[in-house]
Amino acid sequence: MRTSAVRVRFCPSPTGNPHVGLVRTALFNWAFARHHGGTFVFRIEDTDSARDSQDSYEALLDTLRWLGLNWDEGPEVGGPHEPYRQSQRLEIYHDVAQRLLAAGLAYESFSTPEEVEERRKANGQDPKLGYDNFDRTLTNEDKEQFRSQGRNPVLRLMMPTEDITVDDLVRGEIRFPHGSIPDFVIVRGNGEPLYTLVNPVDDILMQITHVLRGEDLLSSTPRQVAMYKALEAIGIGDGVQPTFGHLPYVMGQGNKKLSKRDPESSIGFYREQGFIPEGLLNYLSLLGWSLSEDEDIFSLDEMVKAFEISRVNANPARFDLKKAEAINSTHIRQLAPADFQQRTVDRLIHDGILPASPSREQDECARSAALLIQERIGLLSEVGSMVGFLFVSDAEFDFDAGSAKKALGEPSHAVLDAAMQAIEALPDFTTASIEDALRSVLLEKMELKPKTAFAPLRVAVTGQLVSPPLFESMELLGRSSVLHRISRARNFPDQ
RNA sequence: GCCCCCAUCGUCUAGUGGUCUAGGACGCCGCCCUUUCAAGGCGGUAACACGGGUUCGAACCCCGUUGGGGGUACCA
Repeated sequence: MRTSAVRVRFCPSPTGNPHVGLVRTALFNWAFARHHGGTFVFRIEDTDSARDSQDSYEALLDTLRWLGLNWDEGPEVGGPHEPYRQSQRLEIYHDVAQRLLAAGLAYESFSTPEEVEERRKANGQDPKLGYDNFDRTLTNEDKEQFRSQGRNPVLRLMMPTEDITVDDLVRGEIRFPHGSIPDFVIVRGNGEPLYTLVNPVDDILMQITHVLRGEDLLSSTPRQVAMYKALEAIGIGDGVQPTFGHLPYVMGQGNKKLSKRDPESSIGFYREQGFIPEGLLNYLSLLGWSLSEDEDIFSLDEMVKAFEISRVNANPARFDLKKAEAINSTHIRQLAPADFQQRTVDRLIHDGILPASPSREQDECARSAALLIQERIGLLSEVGSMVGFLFVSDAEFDFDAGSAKKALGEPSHAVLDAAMQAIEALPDFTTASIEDALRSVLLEKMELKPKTAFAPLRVAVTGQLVSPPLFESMELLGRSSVLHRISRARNFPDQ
């Protein structure tokens, strides 16, 4: 019995965009490894040349790095079981397959899917029953016959005759009756190994102790266990099998599984939306797990400390964008101001609002503005619309149509005129002096309600009804721009 | 068809036989605050799928029903 520490793996196949279910799985594996002081192995299961892509591979690494889910062994990091891309381990699988064949645990199968279906129908059975183990009893003559027809056999593993039970960390004992699962393909006709072979082989070779994966793989578990036994029989591994834990599905809206094709299933979508890793990870951790009775907001460190696989839920979870955003906004607020300032600048550059190398003035202005909006946004994508007015010339500046319609026009003229006069007369142009002057003129002298007084000014200066605090915004913008924009607002809609 | 998984507020969940007339969060609704249709504060709405057992006692244990999901690939 091996007594070594926990070794878990995250082993996606590089097809398409990394999606939220995948990342949740990565997170739980990572947290489990960290909690137990174990090893987090990252392995790429790229044995389907028709579907795998380099882009997807790179997106996978990029996503994990962005989230901070660092791996101890894997691509670009290395480790004692290199290589970690299965496409580079083909000789290993070929060798194992040959040994299984030689040991009589696997056999060559020439049946086409069509032939299997025919036989099922001919026997009055439902073709959905799948493969019928027909080729188990093929004689050498039969095989020669097929070969002479130019057929290339697949390799199938023989399923054992007894029931297979799995003690699942999340679901308890699960029993699969014998005979309910046909012999399955482990090597394609063209010689390429399949997941059914390479996944268990690598788990054994890499001495994985715990397999934490999505519920979608639950039904392939008995095949996996059968493979472990076969591998043990031919002397691969030390006879210790990994323990399974099947994590619940992450569903989309309604009752459907979050499909890879839905844009909102892609992690890239959330990143682009302006989720920060802290917030997204916190939300994802809540899909099937919880820290305590009444805490929803916590750090990765806190999660690692508390993460117990036995406390993972078995029931599927729906991804709720609203809650995800709410949690993200809390994390944004918890960021140290300097940290948030940097992320604001980065985001403005990313959005093309600031140039790749902002001037000193732009940088300082953005950092000042950041302090005004940290508590007002839930997503980084809102940064641009909140402070964009500061980085556009007066000529290019424009009013948001809806906001202008509501706040500008005839009734606002008196306010705008009075404000302009007051601002022009100011000896110095600071938040405090602006506020004093405007309040005294608009609220006290003209006896306007704050809303009536400040809404037009807000739209005039920032272009929108929702903005950073007004007086601070004015100071940041500078007097001449403020006056220019108010006068344009005064002439709205004829600018 | 067969096999497997799942079942607490709209959603994510707490709850592992009595402290549950079921707790928290998001959402939603209302009120307050206010320079903003933002943020913040306060309050409210809302759930143990159903039926049988077991037990002095069941959201918690067992069985069944219903409902949902997955598998039954030369995908992973």
